[in-house]
Amino acid sequence: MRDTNEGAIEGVGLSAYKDQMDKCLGEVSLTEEELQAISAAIEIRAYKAGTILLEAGEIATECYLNLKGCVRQYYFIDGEEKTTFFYTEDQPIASFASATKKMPSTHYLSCVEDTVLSVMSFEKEEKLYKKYPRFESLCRIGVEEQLGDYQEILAKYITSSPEERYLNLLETRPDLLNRVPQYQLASYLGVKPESLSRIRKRIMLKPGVNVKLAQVSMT
Amino acid sequence: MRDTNEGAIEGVGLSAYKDQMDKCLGEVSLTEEELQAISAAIEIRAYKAGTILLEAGEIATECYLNLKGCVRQYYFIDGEEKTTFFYTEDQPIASFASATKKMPSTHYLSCVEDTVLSVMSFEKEEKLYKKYPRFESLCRIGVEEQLGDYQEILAKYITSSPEERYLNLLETRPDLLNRVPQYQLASYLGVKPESLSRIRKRIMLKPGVNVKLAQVSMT
DNA sequence: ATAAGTGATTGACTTAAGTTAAGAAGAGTT
DNA sequence: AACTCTTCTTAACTTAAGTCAATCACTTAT
Repeated sequence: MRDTNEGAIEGVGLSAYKDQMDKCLGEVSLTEEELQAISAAIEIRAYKAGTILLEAGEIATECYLNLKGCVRQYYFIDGEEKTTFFYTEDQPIASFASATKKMPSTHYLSCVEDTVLSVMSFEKEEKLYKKYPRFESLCRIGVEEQLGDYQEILAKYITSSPEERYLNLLETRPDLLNRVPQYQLASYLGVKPESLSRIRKRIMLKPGVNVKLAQVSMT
Repeated sequence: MRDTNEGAIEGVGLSAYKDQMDKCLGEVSLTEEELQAISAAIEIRAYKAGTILLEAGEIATECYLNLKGCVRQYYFIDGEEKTTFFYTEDQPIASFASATKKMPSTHYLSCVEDTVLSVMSFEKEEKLYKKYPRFESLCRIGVEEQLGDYQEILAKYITSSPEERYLNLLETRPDLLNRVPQYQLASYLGVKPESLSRIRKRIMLKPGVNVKLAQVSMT
């Protein structure tokens, strides 16, 4: 379950990286040479649905940018998989707790769908930082933005009920509902599958509450 | 409610920063000049309990390192304060979602106790980055570690029940129980104060479950 | 010393989530 | 088409959290 379907995809990764970089403020722009060097360090890989990218116990050595598909982060607790994140198109994937401290990862990463990722090893990334400080600036900004996102996601999670979390998902990531099995979504929302089923029913029955959106989820 | 009790504390901030830096791997070490420049950009401020550091609606312009005391992050939702984080000694405090996007903050930061912070403006920080790339390396590593921490915290929160979260708090941050009012802790654990009260009772009554720790919380 | 205010606990009751078990719906196979 | 496997739903029941209201404990103010 760890094969790499190298496809006829090339250059895609770099342009996605450039888009990503452009988002990190116009301040930092890279030269041809820098882009070349980064491009050389990036590998584009295609994975089949079900492929495991990282296992609990391993040390994370690579970071990814999701070009196409869906990657699920989960823990294995008391004999159960507990899903804690879904990474879809344009989202960076990096298990920093493991990578920065060289500690074994506590979670798994696996592909929910056939997935295409842009891959860079942390090792190569470090080398690039030394050679091209502007690349490090860019990544520093990117990581700061990610940290901001995570702070907000955590706060949103703490301050809302399972039902509110589901409604929030409907608004912010409606695509997930048609890409991911519902029992994994339930776990992600912090409830059992049976409860999510009831939440969905409850919402459908409610008077005005966004029937349109609720329909989407029933497709 | 926004006064600054400048104290006779000086130099404390820098040494704390140095400790913080030392933790960011021995790889990057700074010269005298760099330390001087950083020191010049840092301000040590003492705040009285209750002081608000950042209000919802404001754009965050400063980041902090907690030298002494406790800062609470909270949202104001449906007429209620919802606590989402407590920052204590040696923890960095930065509202990146607001700072990096120059967007109004959605949360408040306020001092639960009399608090001493090392303060740097994001503006000065950016200038230092340009002059001293090694300082940026150091901060990049620091932010990556923080991101790793947040990823783990979020996952832990998603995968545990209120009772488990409370037990986890007992193990990882027992100090908070004696520093912070219980209704704020309840909010932080995602439950109402009455529920936390019942959780505590339940734990006390349970056979073997860490009676010693439970006692601490009863002090 | 008393009164007022805040925070924590308790009780009675409601609502929502967990549990267990049984079916229904769908996709894929042979 | 019949079968299998997985996912989702439903039902009945248990447990925990929300709600509302009263009380208790403690601190602070007058």
